[in-house]
Amino acid sequence: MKNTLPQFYSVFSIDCVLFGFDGGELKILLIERNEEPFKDWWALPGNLVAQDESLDESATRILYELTGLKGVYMEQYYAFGDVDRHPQGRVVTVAYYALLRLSGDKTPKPVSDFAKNAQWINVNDVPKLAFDHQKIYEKGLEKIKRRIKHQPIAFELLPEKFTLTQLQQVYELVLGKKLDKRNFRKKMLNFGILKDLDEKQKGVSFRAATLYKFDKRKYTKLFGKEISF
Amino acid sequence: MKNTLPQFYSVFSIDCVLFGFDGGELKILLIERNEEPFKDWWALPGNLVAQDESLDESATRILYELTGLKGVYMEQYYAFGDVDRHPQGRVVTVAYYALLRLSGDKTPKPVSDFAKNAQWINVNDVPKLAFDHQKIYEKGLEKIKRRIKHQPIAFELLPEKFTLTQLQQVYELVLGKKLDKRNFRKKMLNFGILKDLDEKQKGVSFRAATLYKFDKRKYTKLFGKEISF
DNA sequence: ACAAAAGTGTTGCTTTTACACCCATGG
DNA sequence: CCATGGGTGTAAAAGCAACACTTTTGT
Repeated sequence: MKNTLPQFYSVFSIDCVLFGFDGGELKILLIERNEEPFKDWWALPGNLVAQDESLDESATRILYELTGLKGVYMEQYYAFGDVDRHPQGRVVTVAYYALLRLSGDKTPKPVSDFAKNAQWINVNDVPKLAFDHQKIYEKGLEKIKRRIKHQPIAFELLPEKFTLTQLQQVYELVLGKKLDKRNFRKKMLNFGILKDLDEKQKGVSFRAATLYKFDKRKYTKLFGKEISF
Repeated sequence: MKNTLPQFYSVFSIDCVLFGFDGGELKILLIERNEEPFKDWWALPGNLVAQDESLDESATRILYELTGLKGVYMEQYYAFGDVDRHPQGRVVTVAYYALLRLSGDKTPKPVSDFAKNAQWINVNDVPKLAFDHQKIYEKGLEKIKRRIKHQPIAFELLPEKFTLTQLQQVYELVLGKKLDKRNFRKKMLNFGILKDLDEKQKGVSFRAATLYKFDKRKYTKLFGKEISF
């Protein structure tokens, strides 16, 4: 870091919009801040990027610290860099969204220093957020809306074995609209990327649905990287 | 900027992939560096973000310094933050692409301090680039490939008045494949977002083509923000 | 008159949409 | 036996893909 670079003091941070699907609801993980600025406000989980970690590594670490999970699907989607977005200085933040399967109980636990609380909150009940996190969240939602139409990201929100109805719920929640059941099933099954597990749902008090699994192998063969849900 | 933020020395920069369409070719603007590191290498135009400017402002400024143009269509698309991407320190760069109409002569002029030369180079002849600019450029191209299918960005590359053939050329160059003339025209005209100017091309030594203009008004009315070319 | 590009329709195929009832299961 | 969601087909409409020749203009 020689004399060409220096200019002024600045840092970068990562903010994550963690989406989780759970029993028919789409939620995001919010933390309640325990420090100034914005003490007691709800905010997206985030942190500063350390010296020796790349942006992706940083995002992975932050998510791990929050949830204890590794191998979660994450994707960077936008950098927010308004001059005054952080009251304490120049902080450019790079936003990631992550998609993960909530199995009922997977409540957030650790929670970093400056949070006193972390909660999964339905995307329809998101409160006012600290900093410019409202904007960050909205753009994240927009991104996955767009991406779910062309890439198989819905499966990241579901358990490994899922029913077609669950899959449809994910699409409906993300896209924010109802879909026709018959057409949806026809289309999904026609892609040939779902493996019928010859296995039924258990523990439901009605006719048990068939379980499916996303066939990644076939997907990559068939589509390379493109599809149109 | 109090005691909560400080961590280590870092800066952010902007790098731009400037796309230009000109006489049947899709080009990008590259500069030849005049300074270490990567002296004499070709690179994407870029610069450090100043203290009092947002990312968008910085991108706009950089583009202005290079081309003397304002009001150019630009869009941020990705932040690159590998630890070692810059040999002199921790530099996270935010990449933008810009689309602009080259009217034959609009050769780049000013060129910043650390460049000795700037040139429009056909996207098929892009040389090895400094830093991780190869990756940045490729991702930028990918982005516009995707975006041109859903948003009316092709018009940003064309003069205000253009022929259908020119429009088709833009699509073909960006997408990297030939399209059927009749189908293309049918589709475009059916959208109803092209205004027929009742005016013909001039100065060509063959049958003059009708000139059209993008009808932004109608576009926003009809599609809000979505379309499928 | 020729070279160069402009302009123009039809057909078959695929995809999308709209739509309603019976079935299996657990309580 | 009832409540709950599971599962299924068809027909009409729209959209997409393939395809070749005539027209206009300048030189």
